[in-house]
Amino acid sequence: MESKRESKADKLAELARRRGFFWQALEIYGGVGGFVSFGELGVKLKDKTIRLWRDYFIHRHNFTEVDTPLISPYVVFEASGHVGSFKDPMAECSKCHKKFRADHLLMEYNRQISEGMSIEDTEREINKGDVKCPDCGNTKWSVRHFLTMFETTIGPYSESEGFMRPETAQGIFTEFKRIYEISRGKMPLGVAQIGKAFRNEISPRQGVIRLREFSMMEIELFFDPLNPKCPLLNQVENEELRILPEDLVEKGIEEPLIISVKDALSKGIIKQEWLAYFMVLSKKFAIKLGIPEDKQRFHAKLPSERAHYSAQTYDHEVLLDKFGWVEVAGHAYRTDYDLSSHMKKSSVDLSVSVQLEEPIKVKHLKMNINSKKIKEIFPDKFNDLMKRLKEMSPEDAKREIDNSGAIVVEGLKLPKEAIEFVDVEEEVKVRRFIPHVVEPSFGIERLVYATLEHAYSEKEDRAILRIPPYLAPVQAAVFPLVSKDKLQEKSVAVWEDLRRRGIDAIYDDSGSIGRRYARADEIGVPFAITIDYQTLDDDTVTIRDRDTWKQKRLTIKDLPDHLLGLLRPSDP
RNA sequence: GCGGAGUUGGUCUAGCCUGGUCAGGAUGUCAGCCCCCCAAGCUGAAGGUCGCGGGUUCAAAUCCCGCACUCCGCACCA
Repeated sequence: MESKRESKADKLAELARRRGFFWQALEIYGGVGGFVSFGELGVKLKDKTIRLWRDYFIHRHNFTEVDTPLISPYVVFEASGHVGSFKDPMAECSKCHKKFRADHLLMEYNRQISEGMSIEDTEREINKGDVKCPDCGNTKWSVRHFLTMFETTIGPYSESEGFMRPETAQGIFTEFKRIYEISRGKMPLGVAQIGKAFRNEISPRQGVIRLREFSMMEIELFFDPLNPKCPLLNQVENEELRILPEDLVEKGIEEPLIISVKDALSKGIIKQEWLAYFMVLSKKFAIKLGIPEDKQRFHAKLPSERAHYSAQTYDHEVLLDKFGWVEVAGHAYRTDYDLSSHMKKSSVDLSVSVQLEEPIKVKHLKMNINSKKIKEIFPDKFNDLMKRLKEMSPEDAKREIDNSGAIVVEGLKLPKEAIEFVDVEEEVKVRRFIPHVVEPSFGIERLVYATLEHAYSEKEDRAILRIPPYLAPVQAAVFPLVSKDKLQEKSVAVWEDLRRRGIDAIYDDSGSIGRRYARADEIGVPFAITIDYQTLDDDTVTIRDRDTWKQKRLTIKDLPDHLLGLLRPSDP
């Protein structure tokens, strides 16, 4: 086979372009890197992938789904930490024009760098003469920020700086308060979002694998850090995962550990039950897309390569022909990082409360303020004093009085008789906390690509996309065996009947029957229905299987239900 | 961003070195014939500002320059 010279990825890219799955966008302007357009088949495949994901990740858990803005103001990404960590100082060598991370260079020379160091300071620091260009040895640098978020402005006079979101997650965090309320205080609470995200990649090669504008499916699973158990874990604890934990990654080992969820949790390889649960679901979902288990693995991110918000992250990777192991999903334990950050920035309380099973008694100190006395001593200042006293913590007040026999408020000295301290025991029925978050996050285009690549096969020198029937963009094709003798008329009637039953069916009578089968195979149509001369006699048709090429004969009446049965995904 | 290679109908490609015939072929598409169960055959048709812009020349797909994009390395990838 001489055609083997061309890689599967190349042939698939050509097929995708020619038949209209997807192609590089803006071709009439020479194309712009990192942007693709989807044609009809791509749109359908994407749509069905999303539908399957919704079933796997949202509906079966009764999670909720939102759709939040793609653009948010500066402050959101300042709070989330993206402005800091997406804005890297790039140092450019003045001689060979190679670019490096300025902070990484300085670190190599053991120079002090501070978190929010300005461009000017960084430039001064790196130009002190000893920092050499790793490539040409030059010591003169110019430093600029490279921002991987797309910047924009908001408002008719560009009043406010904004960003295109680099992940959908922040929208869930900024809207958390209301979502939580709408969900009637449910905890754990799963919130999903499906939509576009934007990253201004430096060099977005690898076609659809690395895009500047792409689609994500994310869930933020909020839970009580004191009750971190995943109630669904028993369903998956005996499942095995192929994991590359941190210690193996550090040693550069590529062969994953095959370990049960139960063991991975007890050995601390996976730190959070929900994280483990979603990893299993993620694996099953990918299998459902047609990606075999041994072409999948979970790759731990080392602390240095983890996102700024993450306490533990596993990349769900699949093995692709040309690109090697590619991340299709990220499973991150984000703790309460995001909610806490937004809480601080916005000054809005984003904590939630739970009813305690049993009220607990909590002892604390209470101030009984003798208001009569205070009014007597400072009648003019009474209101101010009362206000200030109520803001004080009883412990601090008592300490001051115990030490000095009096307390100074608003510059006025109140005698100890003004306040009485009592120990009270109170029943507490609620506990407040900031929810922790586990986040599974999927890249749709990468999943679609991985699906196509694993579906791609060749038989007798023709391409066949063995896309699982429930994902196939076109589910059935109806052909008249020959284009005459009323066979066309009959075929059109069958086609219309299938469409009415909600089946994605096409009709084709152009060229020979073999050509039509080939055309259908190439876009992954799982079933082809052929109307022949026998149909005119007994109302039966043949149904031909894409993968086996075997044919079966059944009546037109039974056809729609039979097809619908074949098109339903079997359970997990 | 850097270095190297490339970009020709929908797709794949010849031609470029050594400027000059209507830019050739294959495949696909469409129409007709054929009536056939796995891209069969025959006839015909449509489809190309040779990536974009500029230059050299009487003449540029072909030579030169700039840009965009693609691929391979390097760097980057929260």
